[in-house]
Amino acid sequence: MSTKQSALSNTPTPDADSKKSGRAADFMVSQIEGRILSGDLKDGENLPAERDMMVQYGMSRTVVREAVAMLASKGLVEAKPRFRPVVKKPNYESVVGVLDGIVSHLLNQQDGVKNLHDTRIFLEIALVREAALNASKDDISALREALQANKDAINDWELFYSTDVAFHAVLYNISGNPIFPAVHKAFTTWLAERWRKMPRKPERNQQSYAAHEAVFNAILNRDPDEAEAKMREHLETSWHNVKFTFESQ
Amino acid sequence: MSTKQSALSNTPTPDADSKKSGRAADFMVSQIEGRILSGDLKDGENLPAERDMMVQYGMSRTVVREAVAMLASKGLVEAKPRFRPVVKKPNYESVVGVLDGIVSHLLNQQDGVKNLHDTRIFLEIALVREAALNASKDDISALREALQANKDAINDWELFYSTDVAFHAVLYNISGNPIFPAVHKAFTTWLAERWRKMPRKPERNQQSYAAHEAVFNAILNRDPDEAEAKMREHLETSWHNVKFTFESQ
DNA sequence: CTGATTATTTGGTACGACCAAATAATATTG
DNA sequence: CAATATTATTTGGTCGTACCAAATAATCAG
Repeated sequence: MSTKQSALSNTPTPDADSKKSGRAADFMVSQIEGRILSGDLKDGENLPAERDMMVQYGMSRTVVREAVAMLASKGLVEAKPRFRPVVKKPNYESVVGVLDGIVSHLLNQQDGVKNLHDTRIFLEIALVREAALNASKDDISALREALQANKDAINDWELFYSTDVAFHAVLYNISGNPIFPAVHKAFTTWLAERWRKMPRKPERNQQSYAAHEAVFNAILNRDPDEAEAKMREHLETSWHNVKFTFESQ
Repeated sequence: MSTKQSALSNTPTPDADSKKSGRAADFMVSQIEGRILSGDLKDGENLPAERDMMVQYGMSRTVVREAVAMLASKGLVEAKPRFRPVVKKPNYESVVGVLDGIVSHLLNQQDGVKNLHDTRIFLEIALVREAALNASKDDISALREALQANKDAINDWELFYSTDVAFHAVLYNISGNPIFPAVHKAFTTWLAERWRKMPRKPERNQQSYAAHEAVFNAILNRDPDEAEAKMREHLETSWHNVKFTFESQ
């Protein structure tokens, strides 16, 4: 199809098929969305160059760029500065990226960090209760391994941090619901910078590890109340440290 | 200031003040962001027309439009088809709007709705436990009123639905953490259409109300285990209905 | 073959123009 | 004069061309 359209009309493809009701960009977005979801465009693949897409879809570069921006804001493609947009099949983790912009504002509001951390405490307490009641043998093993790794890293600040995160991550995995790991990623992403700037006192690691161990033992003993209590104590201590770091700067 | 700049340079405001490092659109976004957060641009107010902003910021319409699109994708402004962009000070509820695009895809994936509903069950169980242990007198009152409203609406399908949602909403409010009501809004927004299309059997309302009453009584008796059990039963029944509606279409 | 020079590609930006729909302003008519 | 029809004006959406800057590819000089 030549589609050598004249410059008379501003509707670029009067020959076009479907009933593109609204804006041209919306139409193009839905087209590409469809091709992503149908698997025609696979994850990791990249979209054509903007100048190619404008002939493909018979639209101006303006529209193409707007469409790509919309897809990016939906998390369906990743538009890096100088490269072709990369297709990202939506998953639960992508949510974190999409939210990043607005959450950064919310965190700077009054009690922003506190609200998020309170939510984390609330969730993790519920998670350990669930774990104490329903953790499988495999879950227990995973927990035990994570705990051991945490113990071994007790003198290495960076490593301890990552094993700490990993230990908590196991709790988020137990349910098998993929939403929870994504939530965990969100918490770590948005709270990490606050944790990082905490003063590095060695006894902190000792204290954290002991708490992890206590939580683990409670789960092992199938004691949800004890697990809850230990986790609450652990996380509230953590919060006090974060808060202290904040206020004293 | 006339700023009748020549067409020689493509940098529109060489006179410009700050160190606009990256893309022009990014700079403009951060400018407006600042004015929103500082209160200079109040919530509900609308931005100038695009053609005004381009002279205000000394940038082309292309950039202005891109900046507005970026702000919209961050949930800081609401850009309706034919009107000026409306400033929206970011709050926890806006998150729902920002996520809407991607979540609709996730819900259509394998187990998408189930995962979301499982999360809801998990959260609400934790909430009723918390309520049973810590609900204040005011919380109990609010719960009682919501329960009564629910009872009164038992023969009106639409009204029952809204009072049902309202009853659960009270649970999300108890903590005082503004994140929870936002989460509740998210659940209702994304699960509502599934609920709506459920067959309208009158005995369903009876059943739901009875469950609400049981949960309320457990909270009143400060019995977290009982509250949890009743809530779990209630929500799993609800899930089975949703699932049934799905599979049989 | 290596290193320097020169296209080519590609996203970012700028203008200027036109459309379509809505609104405001004005003119026309009963 | 009021009601209606007509004509600007405003405003977001789209188009097309042109240029920049950085990166990559291709080519040429030594």
